[in-house]
Amino acid sequence: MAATIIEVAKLAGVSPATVSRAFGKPDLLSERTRGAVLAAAERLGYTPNRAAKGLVTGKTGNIGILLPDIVNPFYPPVVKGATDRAAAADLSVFLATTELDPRRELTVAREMAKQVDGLVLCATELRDDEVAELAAQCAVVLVNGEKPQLPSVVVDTGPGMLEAVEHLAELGHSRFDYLSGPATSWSNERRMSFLRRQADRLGLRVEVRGPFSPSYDAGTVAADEVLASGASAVIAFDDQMALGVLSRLHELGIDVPGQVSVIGCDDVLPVGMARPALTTVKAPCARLGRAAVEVLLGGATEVRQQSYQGNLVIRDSTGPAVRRRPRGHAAPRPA
Amino acid sequence: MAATIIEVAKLAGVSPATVSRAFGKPDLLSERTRGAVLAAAERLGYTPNRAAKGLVTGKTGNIGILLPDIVNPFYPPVVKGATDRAAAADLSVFLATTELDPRRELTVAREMAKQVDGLVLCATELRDDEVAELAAQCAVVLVNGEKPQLPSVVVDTGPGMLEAVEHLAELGHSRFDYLSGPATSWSNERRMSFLRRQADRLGLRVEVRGPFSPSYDAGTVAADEVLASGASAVIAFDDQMALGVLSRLHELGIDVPGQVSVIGCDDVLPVGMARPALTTVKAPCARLGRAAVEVLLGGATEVRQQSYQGNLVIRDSTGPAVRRRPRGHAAPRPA
DNA sequence: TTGTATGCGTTATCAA
DNA sequence: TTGATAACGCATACAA
Repeated sequence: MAATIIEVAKLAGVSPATVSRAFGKPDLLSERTRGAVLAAAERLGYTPNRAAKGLVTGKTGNIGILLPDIVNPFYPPVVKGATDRAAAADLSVFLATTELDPRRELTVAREMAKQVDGLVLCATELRDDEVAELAAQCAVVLVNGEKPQLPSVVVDTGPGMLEAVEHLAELGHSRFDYLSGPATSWSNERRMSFLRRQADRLGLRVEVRGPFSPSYDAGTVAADEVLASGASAVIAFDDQMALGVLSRLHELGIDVPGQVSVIGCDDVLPVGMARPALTTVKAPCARLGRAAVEVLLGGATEVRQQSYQGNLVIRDSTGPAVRRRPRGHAAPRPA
Repeated sequence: MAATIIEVAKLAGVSPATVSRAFGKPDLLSERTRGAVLAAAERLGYTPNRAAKGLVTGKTGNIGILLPDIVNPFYPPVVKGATDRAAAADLSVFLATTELDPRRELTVAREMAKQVDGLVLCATELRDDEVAELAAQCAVVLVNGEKPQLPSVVVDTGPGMLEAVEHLAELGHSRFDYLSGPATSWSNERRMSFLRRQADRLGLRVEVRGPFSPSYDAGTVAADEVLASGASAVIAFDDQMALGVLSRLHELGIDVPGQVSVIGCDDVLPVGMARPALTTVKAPCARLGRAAVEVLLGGATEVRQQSYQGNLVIRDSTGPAVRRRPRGHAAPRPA
């Protein structure tokens, strides 16, 4: 159906090799022949077949992006950043999701690795050796992850988390809960350790609850735990969870931020529309995707890790601390 | 780097053709040789090269999905539906976005068409002849679109819109505004004509404003127009716009639904968290994606159009009508 | 049931 | 500056 290099060659009165050069190495051709070839190609609607080209060159012109769940609002901006950058470099992009199943992730990743020049692994749950196996087949870059010998692009939650804890301290909170994301999550791990360090430094007490799945529903469940714990503030792994918390607290008639302060993470949903508008730590998602592809383009050998800083966006879900007592306890708790 | 059919053949002591058959047509082989081949392949970490296979079979094992903007929350569920179904059929999926640029859409679509067996075109702005050109190269299915001779999968906004208008009528509204989406949008066109018909039938008056881009920001602008028009209710093209409207009205101190009722479309964001919770017409996005891929798998020749029905989800942003006067007018308007 | 030979569309090597 | 030819990794028609 589609025209091949041969038909174009025939029409232009040149050899197939010349047609190939007209597209691949135009400077090697005289202006005249190049013009003739391009005209013939145009008439036939010819464009090079990438698969065939890839077979001989060893480069596919494709990259792959593998992520846990495209419905998680964190990822669409990442994908956008990646596809935009890829398109600019004339790369096609494969997208696949792991559906949070590590076994499936390996299968899919292996399959992809054979068809692409580079692979973007987001929040991977693969083991070091599994990722190494993939890296032997094609360039690999990690997004929000870290593996020996491999380049990665991450959001640096440090500064944002610091701001968040300082914000709570200024509001007079002496302790808060952290709602943990998936246990296997590198981001969660980092966030947690940062939070602990900063809380220590500022003399606050943190308690970690969870792990929870990063979802609205998990947030509604977590809210009850927070209430029972008696914490006057809570930081959630992501905005979806934070929204769930808000929803449950509202349902229970708990005033936010009057009785409990809530902080989310990512600022990727229109959380300003929440009731109340959600204070959150913004993540530069689109940059992540763009940078990841750039690492792939650059051969992935220079910088080991690139990080992009998030920052606290203060809205209406955080306010001055009040002394509360845990739910279900009759006696007030000593401070 | 990666093992080929030849090396496996050597190791297994068979011909390359036999190795090929072990993967493609296992029943043609004796159990013994098949086992030997598979074992050898396993040892070498061999899996068939899809590009090479595609070159000879004419089937790539890939499908492509082309959509305006992955950050528009309508699309991630569609993509999820599509990738899930594709994965089940052992297809890889290319993703590309048009960034709402019709010229770019054609380029990208052409590029994709060469590398895939089937193409899912979402809300395409391509002309009939351009899509026909693509359809000559590979199977094509439209999502939320309609072209001569081509299969399509759409959300049937009819019933939902009917419910919405009935809902407004019951609440005593005698007129409402519709905030139009992009002028080129097939969905918008359908929605608008349905709304007009139902409004006529129920004796309400509609006024169409816009077109607007399907975004939060556009909604904030549109809100002022609605206010100036004096309508007591407004239906927005999508939830993002509706949230923008809500935000602007809140900023202006206009009570929703006390003074103005607001209805969105899609129910894809956690709009229940909006202030107030948004009444909206739910769209079955994930089904759309799944069905689209299924059409591609089925050869795309049976049913011309498949539609999935949305329905109204009533929350808190709609309420009884009050008589208002347009902003900036001194005199009350006659009913 | 298995092996041999050919071709898919392209680029790269070498010669002209 | 251009052409002929050999791969690239695989599936298939045909032969055995």
